Amino acid sequence: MAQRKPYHHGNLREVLLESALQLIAEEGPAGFTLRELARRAGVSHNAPYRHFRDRDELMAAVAAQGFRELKQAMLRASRSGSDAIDRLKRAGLAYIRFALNRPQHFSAMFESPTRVQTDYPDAAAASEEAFSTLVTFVKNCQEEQRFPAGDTREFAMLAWSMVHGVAKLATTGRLRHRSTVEILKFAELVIDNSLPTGR
Amino acid sequence: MAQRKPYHHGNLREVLLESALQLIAEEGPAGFTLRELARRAGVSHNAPYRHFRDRDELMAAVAAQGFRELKQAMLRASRSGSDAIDRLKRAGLAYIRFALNRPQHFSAMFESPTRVQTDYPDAAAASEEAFSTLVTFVKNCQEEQRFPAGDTREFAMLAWSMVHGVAKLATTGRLRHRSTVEILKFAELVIDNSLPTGR
DNA sequence: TTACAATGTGGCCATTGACCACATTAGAAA
DNA sequence: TTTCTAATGTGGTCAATGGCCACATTGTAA
Repeated sequence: MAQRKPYHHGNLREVLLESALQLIAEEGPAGFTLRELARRAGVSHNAPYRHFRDRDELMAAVAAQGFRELKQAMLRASRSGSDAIDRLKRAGLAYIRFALNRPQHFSAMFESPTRVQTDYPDAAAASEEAFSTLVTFVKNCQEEQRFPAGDTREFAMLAWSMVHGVAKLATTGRLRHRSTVEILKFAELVIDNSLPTGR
Repeated sequence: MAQRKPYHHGNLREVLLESALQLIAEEGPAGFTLRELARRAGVSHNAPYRHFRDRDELMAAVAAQGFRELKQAMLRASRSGSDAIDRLKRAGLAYIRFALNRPQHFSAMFESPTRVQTDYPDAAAASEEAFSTLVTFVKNCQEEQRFPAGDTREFAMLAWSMVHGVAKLATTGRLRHRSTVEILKFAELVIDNSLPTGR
């Protein structure tokens, strides 16, 4: 179950995951093939099947890793926040920054069919954990009386929708080819505009 | 250039586009193949190449058609609005309703690689037109003094990000398997929360 | 030392996208 | 009406892919 040290290659599993990211980066999520992965790792076209049941499972593993990194990025960014609202905002910006810096991961996480999420418990758990992190930030805002009371998850989904929309449009090149800095500035506008400060 | 009436089959081009939607609906955007399309249309595996240069071009055609329908849906929905803000809001809800009712189109429009958008002028134009429609709604809000003055396109992108985020999360099954009605209610919450009524 | 299970290999097959040369037929030109 | 050309559809073919098989290799534990 857990990845023990590989025997012949060294650490095929990790190398495959890394190569997958590179390939996705180079040719998009559709342009990553198991055989090309094997080629880059210098193993036969069948070796990957010892570590992943099929292509989808490898994709799910990439997505799971992405969700874990996303969670860490949000936690890290929030630490420098002055209050709950500021921490939530910084986490949101970190979400978008993650999407911009790791578009490969981001597309693997969200462009794969729905059932990949449900069929692979690891990916589903990582996804849920990332969302829970967001829920916690929102709850803190409510506890500090900066947010109206009410369904915490509902507010969290609202916040999620915001940043996800910006991230998706940005990573698919729909926000007028801008620089990362400009996009993050725009993201700040979006976040500030939708925080219920005046409610 | 323009699709004239097909000779042998009858109207292969249209049938292919329809079948593509069905296939995308059944097995996701990745599970649609030119050969399966041909099979369903009862023609040889090569016939589609007379109407589309390759798989991507067919995909782009599906996307273009989707953008046109999206535009129409927004215009239709906005008609019953009482003022500019209300019309914008109804257009936004129509956007999300479109994504929920036509997930096949929606994924074809936004899950394909960026270059598909730029390489196929028809799809790019349809996309731009849909966005322009949104810009017009925002501009009307500004003219009615319901929105602060400023960069109209910036506000339009903000509105777009909002509804796109909800639509994307909803169609990828991340908003807790809800009914369409519940999702639209949530969408209303999101939209109301971010309209700059209090600014 | 031996046995076993984890890991990697080559062979194989159906499917796919894409190209080719060739057949058919609609519709303009005669 | 007949002819001819270009649009449309067909079968053949190729390389690449995902996935399965039996078999080979090797770390590790008995």
